[in-house]
Amino acid sequence: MLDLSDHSILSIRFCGKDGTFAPPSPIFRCMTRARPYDRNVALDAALSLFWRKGYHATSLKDLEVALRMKPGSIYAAFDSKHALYLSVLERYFLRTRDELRTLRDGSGPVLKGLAEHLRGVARREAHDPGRSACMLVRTMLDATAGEAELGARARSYLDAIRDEIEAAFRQARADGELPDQADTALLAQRYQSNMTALRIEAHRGLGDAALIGLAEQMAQEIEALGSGRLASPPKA
Amino acid sequence: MLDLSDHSILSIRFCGKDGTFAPPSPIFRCMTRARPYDRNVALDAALSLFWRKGYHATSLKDLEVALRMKPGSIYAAFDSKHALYLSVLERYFLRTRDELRTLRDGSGPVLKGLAEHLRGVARREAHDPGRSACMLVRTMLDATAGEAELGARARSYLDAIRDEIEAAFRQARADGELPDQADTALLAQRYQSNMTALRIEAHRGLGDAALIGLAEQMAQEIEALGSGRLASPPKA
DNA sequence: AGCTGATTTGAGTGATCACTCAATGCTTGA
DNA sequence: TCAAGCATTGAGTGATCACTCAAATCAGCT
Repeated sequence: MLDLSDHSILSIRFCGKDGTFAPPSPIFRCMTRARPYDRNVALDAALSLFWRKGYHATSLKDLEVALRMKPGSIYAAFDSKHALYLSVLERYFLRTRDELRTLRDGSGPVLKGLAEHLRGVARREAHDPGRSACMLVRTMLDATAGEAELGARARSYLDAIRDEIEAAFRQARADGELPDQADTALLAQRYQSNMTALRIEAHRGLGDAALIGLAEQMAQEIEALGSGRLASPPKA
Repeated sequence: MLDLSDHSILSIRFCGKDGTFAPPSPIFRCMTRARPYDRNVALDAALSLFWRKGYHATSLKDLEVALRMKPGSIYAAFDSKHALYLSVLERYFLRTRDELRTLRDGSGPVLKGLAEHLRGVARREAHDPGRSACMLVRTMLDATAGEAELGARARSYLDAIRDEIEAAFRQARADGELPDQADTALLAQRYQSNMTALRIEAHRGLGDAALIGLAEQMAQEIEALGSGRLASPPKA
């Protein structure tokens, strides 16, 4: 009983299989069947949206616009809003972790790299009009009892990042940048706390100079570890 | 056309006008018309709920249960979910501010009080099974563009708290606990950042010992300010 | 051209959202 | 004892939620 008699306008969209929504090109090489969207592009769009609005405040309507996909396609590709968020969160985590890994794999001294990382985040956020705190922290704070899995996932990713930071401190110690008795676990925990606080201050809208100054203070505390005197925490 | 014939049980609730839900006392002094709920009790219930679940994830249904009020009563008393949240947020802010004020008004040295405050928060959170980060921070992170007022309010409360902290540092300086050149604005900002980070770590579920250790580290940094050497931040 | 099967579509699903209001019930003053 | 007046009630409002599925679309093959 579907009556199409009054459908005078049908929507027309062109989708290149690389995910760009360009008008159709005559050169269409198709193997099995190309997807008219690119999974990575879609995930990046979802990441940006979820990061900005949070899980609860982001509706399927928002996602449809951001991903340029209809609900059916979204569900075919990502199963559910919840599953999509988990995919996005993993993507965010992997990027953050890789960014930290380059600090260890880089050529310069690791301690200096950790300090510079703090300065770099502050500088980047200072110039970003859409400042936003760490997505893992946001997810953790936002996850309710009903979405325990989200919270647990965010926590485990945060733990993995802490481990990555500790690995960097351990390498610094092995390289002789830190005294042998340096407590790398404690240093990593404090470093991560500082980074969390720094990014929340960025989200808060702290003035550029103050933000960079805060990072500078934290960075110098890291660098001071190398000079020996503060390498181990104060005694209780 | 209301048929009550099959209502064999009617709910019975007794509400003292002080908000306690005690059985009716023969001594009911009523001036104009006693409210069967106490605004403060209701606000506390809403505070607990909103703090735990966040603004978006808390539904009117949740509030009806927590406040023991029907939707009509909630709207008569608080206008809207949004307005209720603002009232609750102010309540939270005032408590936090007052707690800080007692540090200044107390008898002991202010610097020691600030350090003890960090230790106290860590100890309190360590024993609280329902650990939760600062509600102002949560609100700020949760507020979307569509609820700009919520975010702005949270930010201004955070600013007010920073001012309160700075006032404490200024008093410490006036009392001779800090050197004259101590930068109280910078100290306050860092103190608040540390507190934010500490409470997020609590929310994260950091082990009790680690949480208390983190606070101890922060507290000793504050106390070290009094010994002169670290009173001003490292030079850039 | 026409068939085939993978893919996209978008109107529609029931549930739940924040919120309303006519009706009810209780307290008070007469 | 009762009328008046207001706080409380809770079923109901339209909107929006996450999500579904039959139909349309399109590339590749014959």
